[in-house]
Formats: sequence, C-alpha cells, structure tokens
Amino acid sequence: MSDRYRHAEIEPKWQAAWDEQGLYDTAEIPGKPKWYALTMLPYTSGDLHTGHWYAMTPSDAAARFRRMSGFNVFFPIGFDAFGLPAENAAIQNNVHPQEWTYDNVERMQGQLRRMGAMWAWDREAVSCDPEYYKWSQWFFLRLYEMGLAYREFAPVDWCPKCNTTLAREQVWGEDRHCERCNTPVIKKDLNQWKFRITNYTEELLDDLDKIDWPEPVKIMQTNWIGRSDGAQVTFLTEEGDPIEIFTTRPDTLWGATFMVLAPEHPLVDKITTAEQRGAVDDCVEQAARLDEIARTAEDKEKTGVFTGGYAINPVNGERIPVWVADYVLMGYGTGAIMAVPGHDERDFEFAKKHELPIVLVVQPPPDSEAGHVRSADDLESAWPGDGVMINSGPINGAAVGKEEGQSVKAAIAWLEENDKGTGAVNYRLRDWLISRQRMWGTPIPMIHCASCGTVPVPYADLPVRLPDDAQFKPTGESPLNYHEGFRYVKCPQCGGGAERETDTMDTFMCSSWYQYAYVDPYHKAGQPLAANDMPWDSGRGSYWLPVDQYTGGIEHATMHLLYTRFFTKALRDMGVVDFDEPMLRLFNQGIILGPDGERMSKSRGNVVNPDDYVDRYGADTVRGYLMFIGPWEHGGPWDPSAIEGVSRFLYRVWGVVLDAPSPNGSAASAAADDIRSLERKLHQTILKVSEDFGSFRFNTAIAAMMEFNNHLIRVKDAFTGPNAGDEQTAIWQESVRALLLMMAPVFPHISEELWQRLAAGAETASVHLQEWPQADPQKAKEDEITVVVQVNGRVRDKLMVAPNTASDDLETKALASNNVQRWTDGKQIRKVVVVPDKLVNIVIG
RNA sequence: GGGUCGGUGGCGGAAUGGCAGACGCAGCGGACUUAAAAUCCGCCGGGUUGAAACCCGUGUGGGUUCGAAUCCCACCCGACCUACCA
Repeated sequence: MSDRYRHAEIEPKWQAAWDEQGLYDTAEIPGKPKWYALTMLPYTSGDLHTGHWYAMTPSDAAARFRRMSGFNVFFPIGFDAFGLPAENAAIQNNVHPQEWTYDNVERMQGQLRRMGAMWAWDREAVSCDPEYYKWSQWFFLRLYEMGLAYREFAPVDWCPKCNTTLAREQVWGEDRHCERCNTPVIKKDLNQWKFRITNYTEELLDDLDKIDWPEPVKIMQTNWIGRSDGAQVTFLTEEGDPIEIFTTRPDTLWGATFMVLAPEHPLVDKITTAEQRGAVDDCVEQAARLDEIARTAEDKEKTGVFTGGYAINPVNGERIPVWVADYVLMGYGTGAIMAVPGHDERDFEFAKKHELPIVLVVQPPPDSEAGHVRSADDLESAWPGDGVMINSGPINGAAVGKEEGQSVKAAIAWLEENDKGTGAVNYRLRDWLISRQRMWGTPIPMIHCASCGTVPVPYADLPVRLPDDAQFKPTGESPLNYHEGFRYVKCPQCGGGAERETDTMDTFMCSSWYQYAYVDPYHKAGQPLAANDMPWDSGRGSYWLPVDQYTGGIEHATMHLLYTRFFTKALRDMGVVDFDEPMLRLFNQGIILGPDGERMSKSRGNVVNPDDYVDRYGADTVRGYLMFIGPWEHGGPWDPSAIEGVSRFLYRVWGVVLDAPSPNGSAASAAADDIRSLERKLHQTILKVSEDFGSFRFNTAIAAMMEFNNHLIRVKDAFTGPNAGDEQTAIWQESVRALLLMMAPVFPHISEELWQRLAAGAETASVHLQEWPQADPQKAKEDEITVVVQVNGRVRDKLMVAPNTASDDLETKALASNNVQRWTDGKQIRKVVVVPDKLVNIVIG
C-alpha cells in the first residue's frame, strides 16, 4: 500500500494547497494571545543563498511551534530593496534599478515559497515601493520638526568608489574601508543630513536592561555608545583663548606637562607662532592627506609638531607647550587633550620622543612592578595604575580611583569649587549620518530655496518620487543631480525657483521601521498624507506590536539593531508607538560555512547552492539538515554527505507511518512491557522536543525525534495493529500522530502529507492547525532506573531500582554488591555519598 | 592592545557537578542481489585482550569536590568584534 516518499510531488502540492486555503493569512483575533516572530528581511540581491535558509527556516520552525502552542502568530516577509547594487547593475546593463530590483524580488519570492515557510504574504512590503518610502519621507519630516533631523556642513567619511558618504558604522577595519566595496574611505567636507541619535544615548544604554537580547549584542552596543565618565576642563592659552579638554583622569591634571590639539582643531591656526608656521602647516596638510587611514595604523610612531604657543594649566598655573599631533582625533571629545606623560602610555611615548617634561603624580603601590619608582626619571613606561596622589596640591594623599572619596571625585570637586571645570560624560556615539549621494534610495523630502532656505516638502505632496527616466552614466554622480525635472522645483513657501535635495536616505532608514510596515503595508496607499496621520492602522498596530521574537545575525549589532531602537524611541516621542523597545527578544543565529569550514564565497569556490539540494532532497530535508548541524547560534560547516542522515530519517518515518502494524499480520500481540515502554518514550520525546523548540535547540529536538522513530521501527513487529479499542493500537496511533505533530514545524510538507493520509479520506484540518501534543510527566517516568555505584569516584557496578528508592536501601544494596566488595575488601569505608536516583559513591582509603 | 565566544572520537555534535561520546555522517563486517545502488542487521575513542576485567582519555598545567568535559586560577590555540576614545 505504501508508495515511496516523493518530495518533488508533495512539496509543490502542499505549498499550492496552503496558499489556496489561506493557511498563513494574517488575522487579528482579539483575545487570542499574539506572537510577532520576525526574521531579518533579505536584500533584493536576486538569489536566496544558503545563509538565508540557515537564518530563515529555523525562524519559521520556531514560529510554527508557537502557532501550534496556541498563539496567533505573525511571521511576515518583505524586501530591503534600495541600495547600490541595483544602481551598478543599471549602469552596466542599461536597465532601470527598479526593473532589476523587481526581477530579483520575483525570483526571490519563488525561492522563498520553496522553503515552505509560513510567510504572511498578505502583509508583504517592499521598501522601494513609493507607497512604502512615502512613509519613510513622512517620518523624516516629523523627525525634522522634532529637531531630530538636521543638516550640517562637516567632514564625513566618503567612499571614492561608491561615490557616497558612509555612516560611521559602515566604515570598517584598521584601514577604515568601505563596508560594501572595501575601498579605503577618505574625508570630505559636505552638507549632510543626520539624525540626532545622540539625544537618546542614555536611554539606549539603560533600556538594554529591559530587553531579552544576547549579552554579546548588548556589550557591543554598550561599547559602541562608549560612555566615559570624567571631567571637562578649560585651559587658557597665553592669549586668553579657551581650550576645552575632556579627560577621564582629572586627578592627573597636576601632571599635565603639555597639550595636544588635533590637526583640524579650530585654534591651531591662531596659536601657531610665525617660526612654527611652516612645520605646523605641513603637519596639518599631511594629516588631511593621509586622513585616518595611516593615522590609525597600529605601530605608527606618534608624530607631532610644536605650535610655538603655550597654555596655562588651570590647576597650578604652569606654562605648558601646545602641540599638534594626529593621534588626537577631532571626532572624539573636544579634539584637544591635556597630556600626562607620567600616567598615559601614548603621552609618555610622545614626551620621550620630543623630550617633553614628565611629572609623577601617582606614587605606584610598593608591591607593584613600579614600586621602586620615586620620580619620573625612574619610569620606563607610563604608570596608568593605582597608587596614591603626589605632587598634586589639594588632592595629595588621595587613593587613585573613581569611587567616592578617591582621587577622581576629589579632583572634580576641587575643579567645580574653583570654577576650573566640571564633571562630564563623553560618548563615542556620533549622530547618524543618513545622506547618500546615490539615486536608488528614498529621496530626502527637502527643498533648497535661495530666499526661504531649506524648506520641507508639504506632507500632502508626498511621496517625492524617484524619476522613471533617470539616465545612468558611469560618472559616479547621482543621476538625480542631472535630472532637471526632479531637481528644479518651485519653492513650496514662496513659489520661486528652488532646488530639490538630491541626497537619498541610507537604506538603514527603510529597515528601521519595516517591522511596523508589515503590520499594515502601504497604509493609505494613493491618499494624500498629513502630519497627524498614523503610518499604519492603529488597531492592527496595537494588536501585533512590538515584535516578540526577532532573529538575525550579529553583524548588525551596532548598525540596524541600534538604529531601529533609536527609531522606536523617536516614534514613541512623536506619539506613534507607546513602547520603548522594538524587539523584546533577539536570537542571533551563527553562520553557515562551506564544506571546508570557511565562509562561503565565490572566490573560495565553496558556495553551496540550496536550490540544488532542494531539487535533490526536498525542502523538508534541507530545512531539517540545517537545523540538525548543531546549535543554531554556533553555525557550522555544511557537510554534503551528512544531509543523507536527515533524508533517511524522513524515508523511515514515511515507512513506519504508512506500513503500520496490520491486523492481518501474523505477529504476536505486544507485551505489556512493550506498550508501556512505547508510551514512556512517547511522553519523554514530547517533553524533550517541546523544551528544545522553545529554546531554539533544534539539533537535539531532531535527534529526539529520530530516536523516537528508531524506537517505533524497533517495536513495530510486536504490535499487531489496528484493532479498534485495544490499548496497543491506541498507543501506537497516538505515537504516530504525535510524531507527525512534532515534526510539523521542521518538516511542514511531509508531516502534512502523512497527516492527511492517516486521516484516510476523512475531512481533516491541516496538521499546522493542530494543537501541540501534551506530555504527561507521569507517563514519561521510568519504572526502573539505573543507579551507578562508584568506589572512590570510579564506576564499579550499576543497580536497577525503582525510582525514589530510599538512600538507606541504596547504600545497603551498593555495599552488598559483589563487584563493589572486590574493591572494598579489606579497606576501611570512610564515607558513603548517596544521591537518590543517581548514584552511590563509596569512599575508601 | 581591549572585549566576547569557543577547543570533546576520523567528522558535525550530545552530556553544563553524578555512567563521556546521545543523534547523525564517514568507516568496517554481514544479510538481500547475477551484480551494483538502495534497504536491513551488527561493530565503531585509545591501550591491552579470544572475551571479560582493567588502565588511559574532553587543548595544557594546577586547584576546589566524595565526584569535574562541566566550577575556580594560570597558560596555549582558534573564531568573531573592537581599536591612538584622551
């Protein structure tokens, strides 16, 4: 009666059937608990690779498990559709980026369907759709009104190959290269739009405590925000110009023997004396030319030049020289530092090289490796560590430290009393630069008018559409710049001639709010917008939001995951959402590697194409194999032969379910022990699989299902099969049904097929609409358990006993064992450790 | 330089204070077959061994404990992140 398992027939069949039934359509059901499960949206690259399968199919399994566990689950999908590759393809192939993008979307939709995931296609959103980006523009205008979007003329990171500015987060590595094309970036002075993410710095730090996110992501965000506590101190030049500095060690102010300005510091020009002018100009010019590429090279010597000018140390009136050096960065703090060579390694190196004075203001503890140091002359390197303050006037004798009563607090108190400075906090986080000088992005809805200045596009005029007829030339310049119809407009305020902003938005803008777009995509399509609109249906929003479970790679820790948190806080302040955090839980999956254990890459030739394997084994097998490799968060290598194991498992399930024990079979009736052991194994498996699915441990869940299936195969012949009403038939059928239910999240097609075949013609709802099987912990309990008997920690015997056997009994039985007596004979028993239901350890000696 | 995670059979991994190696891959032996594939059965860390018993074994060295892959300290190796941050 059983035909073979043919994935190529059943998978497309069920995908079409589910589609037709609307099995995964979205419905807000008041009163039913909701679960918003989200996996990071794919970019429209045109191909769904193994990495997508690795990220998405376990997310789908987890979502399906929630659904079967009684939640109304929303698992949407969409596309991150703006970005540079579309534009490059446009230049190369002379097609509009839109055409390229939508071709890719279509292709990827097909690939996504082949996964057999429970995508809520009815809420799909594509970020390059004008009905999508009109809301990105709407958000921009609202942020502008709130003072959270602003334009600034400032030096920015510029990628000469991509011809665009980059956010700080998109500049990577020691050589500061472009995240996308690896070209080293350069600095450019440009007018740029930014979002004031720094308004939320403290909240972004504090609210990490409110969310269930992996610790590494929290640590990375914390480090990225980079809070430092210290003091802001004002030095004055001899001419009386103030130089603000930030320091985390205000207690070492008395040891400051010189100052260093960043080459870009505004005071450099003024403070430089005539005789130093040439040298300083050279230094500044060189720094500008090298930019930060060479400046950050690791072993680079600290180069710098004396300006000829002097400043007064405000704590002791000392006259100290002011230098210019490229190791001080304009982008951090105030762009100027006080140098304390005795207690800062960089300052020490610099002082040694340029023969600047060093003063010891911290006496290192006698028992430290610098215990012998009595004066600066004894120092072989800076002493940044503990000790006691010396040569420091009012704070002499204070213990070095940041705690109450220690040196740092004492110094700040003194500075504040004497009006020389204040306690201050400094952050590494910069505002988010969102301007991109590219065409394929959301146009920034702003207009530059000669008489009115920068004027926002009125809400009712949104969206500002990208032109369909833009010309793509390999000039590197945005086509929007030379598209006259786009660029030249009337000023909305005075009606005079004006120019449209031609910068577009960073694509991280689109992904900062896509989880909201999914709830009600393209809201108010075709209708004019107003400032007091809601960007989605508020009923739908309040039902689904925020996201309950987010899954994605850790590579977005300081980019997307920080931006979307900021965005949500800004949306809260504009009254659009009423919560503080967009995603309550986050899980980071690992990276799927090539068979050689290296990252998959075309150049390495180790790319595994999932489509090939889906053709050969079916989507269920590929899904199951990806989840079986190992813990999801670890990632790991794709082993082309190991997938066989999962494939065989499915064939065996097929066989054991359909070739069930037959009433005509000649086999003897199952013994009571067999029945009881199957029932026990069933409930143990349900317990294990439920627990593992709830915590994303798919590998061990699948192993448990395999074990259970192996058990079914082993005992099958002992069961005589369907005789309505008898116990063994009931347990067997319950086992098979439960196995299919447990398999459904990971293997949605085969479990549906077998579920429907078991129903044998009866009207049966999809396996995916069934309730998750419930385990009975009583039935899962063992009748007899093995208690290990150890002598001095080494296993010497095993006892088979009933659960909860009393400790005394266990001890007696253990001591009576022949195997044990062989080891204890003639020895003194010093102690017996009994752990009920586990072991007995007899300590002799 | 700083931070985080990790290191267990030939391989992916399981076990997170109590029988190390579940589950699977590969390998070996057998059944079926004219043969092969598929399938099924058995073996599968090392030493020793006919077998059992025993000994060794979770990167290295120490420690805590009746008992350590698991906890603590030091070190070695690898992956990822970050980096002149004042």
